Amino acid sequence: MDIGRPYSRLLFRLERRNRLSAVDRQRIIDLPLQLANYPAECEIVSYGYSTSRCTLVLDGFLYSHKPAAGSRRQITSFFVPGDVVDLPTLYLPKVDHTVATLGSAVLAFVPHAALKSVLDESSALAQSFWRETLMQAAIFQEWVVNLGRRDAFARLAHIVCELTVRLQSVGLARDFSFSMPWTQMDVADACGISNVHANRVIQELRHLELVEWNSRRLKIRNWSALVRFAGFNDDYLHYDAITRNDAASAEQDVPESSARMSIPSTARGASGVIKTDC
Amino acid sequence: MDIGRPYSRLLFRLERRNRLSAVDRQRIIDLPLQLANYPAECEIVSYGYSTSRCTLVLDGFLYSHKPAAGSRRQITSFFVPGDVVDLPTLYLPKVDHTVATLGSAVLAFVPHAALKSVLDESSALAQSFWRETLMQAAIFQEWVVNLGRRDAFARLAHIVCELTVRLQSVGLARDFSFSMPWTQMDVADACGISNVHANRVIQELRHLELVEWNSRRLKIRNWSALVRFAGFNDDYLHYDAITRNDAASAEQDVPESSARMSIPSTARGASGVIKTDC
DNA sequence: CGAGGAATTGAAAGACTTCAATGACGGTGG
DNA sequence: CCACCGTCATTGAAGTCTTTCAATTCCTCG
Repeated sequence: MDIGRPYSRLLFRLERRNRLSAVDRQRIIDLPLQLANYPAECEIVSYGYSTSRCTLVLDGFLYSHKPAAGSRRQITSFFVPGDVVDLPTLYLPKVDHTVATLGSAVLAFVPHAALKSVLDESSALAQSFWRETLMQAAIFQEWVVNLGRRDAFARLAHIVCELTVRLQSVGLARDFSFSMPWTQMDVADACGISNVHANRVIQELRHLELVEWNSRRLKIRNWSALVRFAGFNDDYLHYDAITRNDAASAEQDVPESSARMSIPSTARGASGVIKTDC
Repeated sequence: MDIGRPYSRLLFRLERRNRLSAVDRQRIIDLPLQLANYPAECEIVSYGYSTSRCTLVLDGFLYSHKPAAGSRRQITSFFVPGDVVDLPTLYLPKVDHTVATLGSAVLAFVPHAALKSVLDESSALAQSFWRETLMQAAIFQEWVVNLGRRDAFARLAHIVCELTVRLQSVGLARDFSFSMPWTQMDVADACGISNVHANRVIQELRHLELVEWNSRRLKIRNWSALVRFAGFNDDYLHYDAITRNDAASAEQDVPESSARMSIPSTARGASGVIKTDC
C-alpha cells in the first residue's frame, strides 16, 4: 500500500487500457484528495441522500447494499483497494444505495467539482473514468447471474473467486490468501441466503478443502477446483487487455488466464435454439 | 413511434436532465443511423465477440442474457424502445453477454467511430451517454436485490413494475397495458426460477387480480397493489429529475410519484445497527 | 469474569425444482 | 381442409434446497 501517494493507485487503474498523456497524468496527480481513516461499519454514502464527492479506497473494504422488504438487505457489491466508489453520483445526484466500510478502511475523497472540471478538460480522462463505471456495471450483471442461476454453494464460491481476482489485480492476495472482515451475516446478505445457511455453505467449502476460512481470514486451498465449483469465468471483469507493461510498472500480479471456463455456445440456453435467419 | 426521425427518441433520452446545446443536438441528428427490421429471437451481439456499433431500439424489445452452468441462462435486462444498447462496447471491446430480440424489432445501428468522434468533441454529450450507462448499472443493481431478496412472486411483480414505468417514460403503456413477446421460459430466465414455477407465479398474479396476462399481452389491473406486492420503488430508475418541460415536449407520461415505498431507515438491516461514531 | 455479538447445530416448515404427462395453439404440408 | 408437428402452457406429485425457529457454544472485548 502506497498511501503516501494515493493517486498512484488511481493512475494505475485508469491506465488499464489506455496510456494517459503526461498532461492527463498530472491532472490526476493534482486532484485534491482528502484522506480519512474510517472504523468498521461506517456509512460513507447513505440511501436517498446526495453527495458532493467520490471515494477512492486506499486500504480495507467497502460494500454497498440496498434495503429490501422486512428489515432484510442485499449486498450488491464489494469494493477493494484501488476501487473508485460512487462515480455514479457525479451524474446521478440521488444515491439509490448505501455504501459502508466492512472493516476499518483508509479512504480518499475527491470533490465532485474538481473531478468534473478535470473530466470536462480531458475526454481521455472522462473515457477512463467512464470505463471504470462500465466495469462496475459488468460486475453487477454477473451478480445477477450469480444470484439467479447458481445455488448457494456456487454463489459463495463465485464471490470468493471474484474477490481473489480483483485483489490480485491490484497486487494483493498474491498467495491466494487475504483477510476479509465480513461476518457470516454479511456473507448471507451478499449471497441472498439466510445467515444459518451461509454458515453451512462455508462449512461445506471448508470440508471440500476448497478454502480455509478461519476468523475472517480466507485462504484458497484449491483455486482451480474452486473456479470449477463456482462456474467462475473472469471475462466479465474485463482485465484481459491490461498490458504487461502496465502490469509490470505497477508490480501487478494478474493471474495469467486465471479462470477460463468453456461456455457452451448454445444460443438460447435452456429454452431452445436461435433461429439463424437474422 | 416516430421511426421516420429515429434520433428524436435518442435526443429525448439524452436530455432527461441536461438540455443539450443546439450544436450538440445537431451532432446527434447528424449521426449516421442504419435502420433494420429484425424478426424474433435474433442475436444482435454475441457473447465473446466484439462489435463496432451500438444499437438503438426504435420499436420492440431486446433482452440480454448470460449463460450459466448446465445449459441454463439468466436474462440480465430487458430493453424497451428508446434504449441504447451496448454502449459498454464502446470502451470494453469484448462483449460478456448476448443481446437478442424478444419479438420482432426495429433497430438503428450507430457505428462506434461516429459516436466516439462526437463524444470526443462534446463533453456534454459524453456526459449524457455516460449517464445512460449509469442508469443501466442502477437497474442491474436493483436486479441483484430482486433476485437476492425477493421471492418468486415479488420478483416477477417487480420486473413487471419496472417494465411498465420504463415504457411509460417513453410514452408507451399509458393505459397500463402492453404486449410483451416473452414466453414463460423467458420469464423464468429473468426471475431466476424454473419455467414450471414461472407458470404458477403468473397464475397467482392473475388470481390476485394484479395483472391480466393473456397470450403475451399484459394489463395491470391494480397498479398500487402490484407495487406494494413487489416492494417496487422507482428511485433506482433515476427519472425523478426529468423536467416537466421535457416531458411535455415529448408527450411523455411519467406517472407522478408512481411508486414510492417507505423504506425502513434501519441502517444495517437484518444484522444490526450502524455505529454512529464515524 | 461477564456481556454480547458471532458462529454453530438440530429439527421442522416452506419455497422451489424436477420429472412426467397432458392440453392448447399455430403453422405446414399433403 | 385436415392431420401432423413442434412449441408453449398447464398440472400433479415427489424430491431438493433453503428458511425459520430455537438453542447452544465460541470468541472477543471491556
